[in-house]
Amino acid sequence: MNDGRRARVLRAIVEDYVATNEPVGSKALVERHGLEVSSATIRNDMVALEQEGLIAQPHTSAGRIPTDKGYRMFVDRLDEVKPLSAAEKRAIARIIERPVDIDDMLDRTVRLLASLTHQVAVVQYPMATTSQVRHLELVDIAPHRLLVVLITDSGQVEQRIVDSGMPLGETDIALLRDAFNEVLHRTRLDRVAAACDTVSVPPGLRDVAAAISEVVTDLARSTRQDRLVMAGTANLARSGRDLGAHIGPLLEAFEEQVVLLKLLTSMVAETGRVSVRIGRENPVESFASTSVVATGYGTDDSEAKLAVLGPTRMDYPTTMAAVRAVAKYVSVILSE
Amino acid sequence: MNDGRRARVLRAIVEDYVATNEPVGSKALVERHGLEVSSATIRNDMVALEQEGLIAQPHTSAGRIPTDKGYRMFVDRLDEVKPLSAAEKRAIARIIERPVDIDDMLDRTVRLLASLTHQVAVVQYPMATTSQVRHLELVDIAPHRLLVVLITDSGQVEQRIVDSGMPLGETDIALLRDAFNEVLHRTRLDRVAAACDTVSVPPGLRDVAAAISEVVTDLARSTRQDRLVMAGTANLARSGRDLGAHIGPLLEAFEEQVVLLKLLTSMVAETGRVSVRIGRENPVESFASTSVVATGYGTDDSEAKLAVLGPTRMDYPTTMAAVRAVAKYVSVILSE
DNA sequence: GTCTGGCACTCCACATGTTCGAGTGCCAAT
DNA sequence: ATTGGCACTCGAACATGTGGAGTGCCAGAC
Repeated sequence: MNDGRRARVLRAIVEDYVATNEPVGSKALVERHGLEVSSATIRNDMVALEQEGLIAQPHTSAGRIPTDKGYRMFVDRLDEVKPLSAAEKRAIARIIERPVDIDDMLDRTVRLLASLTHQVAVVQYPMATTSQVRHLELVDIAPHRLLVVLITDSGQVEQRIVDSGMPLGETDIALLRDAFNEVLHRTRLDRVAAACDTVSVPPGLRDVAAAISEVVTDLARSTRQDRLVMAGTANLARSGRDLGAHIGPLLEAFEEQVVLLKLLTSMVAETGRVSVRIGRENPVESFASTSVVATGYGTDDSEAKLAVLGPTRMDYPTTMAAVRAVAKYVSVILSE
Repeated sequence: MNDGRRARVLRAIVEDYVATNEPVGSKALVERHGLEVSSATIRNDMVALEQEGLIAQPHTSAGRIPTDKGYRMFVDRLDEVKPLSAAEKRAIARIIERPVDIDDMLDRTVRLLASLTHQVAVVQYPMATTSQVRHLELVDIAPHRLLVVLITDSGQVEQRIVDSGMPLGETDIALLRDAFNEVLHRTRLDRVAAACDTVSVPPGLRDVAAAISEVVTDLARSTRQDRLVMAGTANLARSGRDLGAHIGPLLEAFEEQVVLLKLLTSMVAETGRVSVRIGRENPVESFASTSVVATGYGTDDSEAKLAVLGPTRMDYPTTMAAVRAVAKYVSVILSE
């Protein structure tokens, strides 16, 4: 009996602490949960749990709070995921359906996730690894400036300005455009670099063509995957004195999207599986009291991640359910 | 002498309060500034200033702090703008030069502004009112979905997905693309709607063409002007218990860009002139203790606004100088 | 061996003084 | 118009006391 009850005690502590944000004592625990033993017994269990490093007390003779390790155990023991309410499911479906645009869709998704969980949500732009070039457009926007626009069949549009180094006429530009489209059309993004080498243009345009090749290669490589959208930062303020002083560094990290991206990509997350990083499990110092709940989403040929960030003291079952559900819906919509 | 000194007293109060974030008393005032009178005299001036509503005391027998009206007077009396240091000027020039892209440029600008002022900075996307359509590209990304991409000669690229309602073949799409480009090429954005009406397509494609027309018109109308980039939200946390409890609503407002946009556009701001809204002068409740320092930037045919947001207790001279300087530099770069 | 009731102990949160100093308002004198 | 002086107010900081929640531990019951 012993071990089973201890697990229950840990779970109860986590749940109560998440709900009340106050250290939870042995007596309250017996009352609020259906534990059919006395508080003294619970106390004994508590010292055991404390020795295992699963819970800790902020000061002598206070209640216990879960440690990172305690949350970890709690999360690992959660096998049956709490299902969302019908109302929530309907909300998800309603909000995400009929997106105008990829941007629009991600924007809505991230807002939805933030409002469902009352936490900060981030969504990575999906990358279509197998997508192909559909069209390359060149526009002269100033005497020496060309705008290069790359359009893929997955609906991505990327642009960049390139310095042409010489004035170009309408015909020159048309010539370049045709030359590049000739070799690039239907080329997979990961083969754009090679294709660019085979482009043939008159000698006078060789320098310009080289500059364009470089930019196009770059555009094809760095398509979006390294961008993300975020919502719900206002929820940070609401989290009481929980992160309290740490809110500053966190906001900084959020602006430095690079950090977030690294964090996200470092998390194993096949689609369908929700993975969790708790507090100091995160390799970043400013996330010491922040948890990340992430999962993959998208179709086979365009995978990316989405995540929810919040205090370690977070409602993991609900958050994980929301993350999983939203990822599922978005994936369905994405495969159109 | 009387009136002149009172103005000096007000200025001193503002400066000290901004520096220390503590109510400033009569005695400290005489010491820290070269006022050649006794503290009692200052006290008399203070009651006068208080009766005019320029300063207030948080509680009886505490120092005084400026009211919104006090800040307003302070700002209005600032005629010679504090020049930036040479180092700051160099930093501005270095960071903003050689942008890769419009997005890139705005991104750098807003970060620069945030780090110069240690406040939150926002920059509105510039709208080229006189810009023209350069190219319209249609891409079929799924059986019933068309991606419409609008490229203007000012380097803007806007895209949107449209439901074609019927499957389209390569030739259909090419036909539509040519038809639209025929009428749209070199059309000014504000005349796109009219031009779309004149497009001629075979009867079978009429419905699709109508749908595309609608989307294109929409794209042309809402080009970017209604988007903005932001940086420096982490500086909010650093502002002590200044906005303190109000940080939540503020963050919310920042995410609701609509509110910010309204606020920005409601501010008079010809390029070169810096305008300031202080605390409750802002028509939005959540900005009750926030000030906005804004100005216009850009060239004749593409104007937009940039601004810095911070607590009413902000260093106005420095902030205004930074805003003005950055706007100037950006305008220069923009005109290439 | 496991659980239980009881008891002494610890420590925080809160309330209640008490003091100290900065700041004010006012007035009579200059 | 300015000044010095004085009584007064109020908040911040510190000390003190009390109540309650929580703990650890032990001896006894099952």
